[in-house]
Amino acid sequence: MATIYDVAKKAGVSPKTVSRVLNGDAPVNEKTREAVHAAMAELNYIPSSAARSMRSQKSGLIGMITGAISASPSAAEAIGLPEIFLVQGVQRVLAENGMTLLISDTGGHRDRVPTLIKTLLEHRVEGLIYVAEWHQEVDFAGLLGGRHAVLVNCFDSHGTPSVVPDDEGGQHALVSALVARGHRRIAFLTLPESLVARGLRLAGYRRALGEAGIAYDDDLVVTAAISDPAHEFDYLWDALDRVLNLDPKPTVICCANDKMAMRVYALLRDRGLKVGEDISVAGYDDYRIITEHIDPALTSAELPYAAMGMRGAEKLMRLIGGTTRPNEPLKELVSGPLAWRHSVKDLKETVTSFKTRRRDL
Amino acid sequence: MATIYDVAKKAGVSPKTVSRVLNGDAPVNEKTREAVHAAMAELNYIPSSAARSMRSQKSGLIGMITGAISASPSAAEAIGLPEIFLVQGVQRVLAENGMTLLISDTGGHRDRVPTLIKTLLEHRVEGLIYVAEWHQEVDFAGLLGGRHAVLVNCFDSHGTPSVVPDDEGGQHALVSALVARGHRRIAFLTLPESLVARGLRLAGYRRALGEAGIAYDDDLVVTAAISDPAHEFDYLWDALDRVLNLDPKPTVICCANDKMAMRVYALLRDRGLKVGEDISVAGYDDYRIITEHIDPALTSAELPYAAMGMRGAEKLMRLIGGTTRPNEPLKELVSGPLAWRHSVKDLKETVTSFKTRRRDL
DNA sequence: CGGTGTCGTGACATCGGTGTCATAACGCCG
DNA sequence: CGGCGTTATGACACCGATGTCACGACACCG
Repeated sequence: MATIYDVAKKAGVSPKTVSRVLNGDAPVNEKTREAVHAAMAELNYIPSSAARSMRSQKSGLIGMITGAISASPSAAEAIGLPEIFLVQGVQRVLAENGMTLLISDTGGHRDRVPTLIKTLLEHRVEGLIYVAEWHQEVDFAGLLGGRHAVLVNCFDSHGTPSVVPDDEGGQHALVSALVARGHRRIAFLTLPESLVARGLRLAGYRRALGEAGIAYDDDLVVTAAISDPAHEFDYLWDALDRVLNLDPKPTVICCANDKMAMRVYALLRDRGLKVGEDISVAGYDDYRIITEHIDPALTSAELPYAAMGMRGAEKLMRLIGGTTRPNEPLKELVSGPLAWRHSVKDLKETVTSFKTRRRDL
Repeated sequence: MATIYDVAKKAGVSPKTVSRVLNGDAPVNEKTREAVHAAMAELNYIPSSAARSMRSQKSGLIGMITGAISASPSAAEAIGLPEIFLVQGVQRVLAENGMTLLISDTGGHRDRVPTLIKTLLEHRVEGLIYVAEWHQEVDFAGLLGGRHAVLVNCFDSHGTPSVVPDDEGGQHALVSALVARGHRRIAFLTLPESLVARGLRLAGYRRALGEAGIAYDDDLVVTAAISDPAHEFDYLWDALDRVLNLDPKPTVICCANDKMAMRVYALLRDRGLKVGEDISVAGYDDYRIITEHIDPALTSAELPYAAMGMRGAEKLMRLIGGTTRPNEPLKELVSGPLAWRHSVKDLKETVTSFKTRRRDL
């Protein structure tokens, strides 16, 4: 590799002058500049960021630690996938700020995190982003080596800045929209009790009902997913059966996520019920490969991964730049849009044209 | 940050001795070593890889360029997603080799690649991995700055080492398995003609038929997907209609991918056909979030993303280490397993138990 | 007991940039 | 015409590691 000395010699100037041309931090004579540029082009010169960062103490690197990329080796399909949009969001913001992303992956082993952080610190990352596989509380304070850090899709109790999805708001928006279409008996098949998202979504559900003056009915809310990915939906049939046997029946089934909704479609079909006509279904996550291609297309609340990534990266940039806004919240809630599709019937619409529906798909 | 000099001073030795303790490249007295370790721990010392790589000319970094992470900004759902497993595979191998992954993303803009490569070269990556969004031919020779590089999910005509999916083999295995279950009229709804994978899969389809002594019937093969993601499946209804009206009818529909199969499920249901009983369906990709949760579960050929990532990274490690195997192929084909599920009926089985099917789901 | 080899250690240069300071040429002001 | 500010450039040290070489202390050999 050519060095700045090679360029200097070829252009007949001092290395420092080449440096000035590179960084534009001091005036350089037009002719000199051209000579330097020519020399750089000819030698195919690319400055070494290692050398530069040694002197300037700035690496231009941001480290990201995640288990979101490598789903756990055993449960390959369990987690993962849409979280990639999160990486994308982070990447986009960093690129705009001239930063490069260093990625480390836990491979599903949380206990590797200290080692990974150490590697990132060796590269003198200017900031760290930890991304969790799902909305949860974590505890890494102390490991961070004093670096600026942001938690994404998770939070801690040590005051580390974080960015989390607005689960409460998302479920609230979804249920409110259902109510607006005339639904009043809204079943809710929830996530396992251990998950943070479950509590928040349930709160959103209750708030939406409350605002509409609908009494909360405990029978309509059933835990339908199990934490163990191998048995995730083992109780789904039973959970659905319970809410369908209620009197009065629910007119819509809110599912904890789109995968569950996909299963519910099949179970409802087995019972002779047509989704979107005899009964409505809504999901969560807006995992488009499901929601847009299933029939009928699934109404869902988007879990805003890309936006969380961007918000997290922006927050980190502000931390590093010392431009944190005066009243910037420590924990940022990120909302996602509602994707309204044909799986939910509008009970206030007088006529439903079957033909229209099918063609829209 | 503490430096090696700080540690040396605190331990009462020379920096070089600290270096020796760190790298274990020369004998150090037991007591000295302990003193150094104590000093490092106390100062929370983490060596600077920038300084180290300057001296040793080794960065310990591998650069990856991809559009697979950021699906194109417009067609958010079009590409992407499972390709993340590819990143996972790469990561895993690199971690085993003590390398760190630098990720750059095109954000869907192919013309950013030169800039991204330049950034990676500034960080003196020891090797480059280019990952394409789908199996295709590319042309980056010349941009690579003489660095070791491997193309994944793509190839070029300049002799750059590459790793690609065995599309021909995958489709061949799938169709052979169908034939083994007694299917002889096998419809094939294919990808757009422009795609490399289409030709390969078609070849695999034909080879499987040939081996079984089944004549190739042009009418059974219909292009059913369009390149424009906004209109991807606009012709699907028509394509399916054509093959279903053939005489004799096909007993199984091979779809170009799982998304298409999902659509086909709905279209078949509209026609009153029960998938897995009246007619069989197979997909491609084995995108598990679809294949395992749809009803009936979808038979599919896996597009082995994780394996491709690992193979690509391993190839790169061998290139860098100069341990390329004597007869190592320039272009490696990666095969994936067949995921056999209930969407395909076994025509050689006398009785099909409906109850069993449903419970298995 | 002198020669040779291994162990244990440090001085010093070096990797490729950039910060600091010095210097020279030039134009402008009073 | 002397003093001063600006422009343009270079000499030199330094960032934090490691490679090279040298040196002293022993142990072992003949």
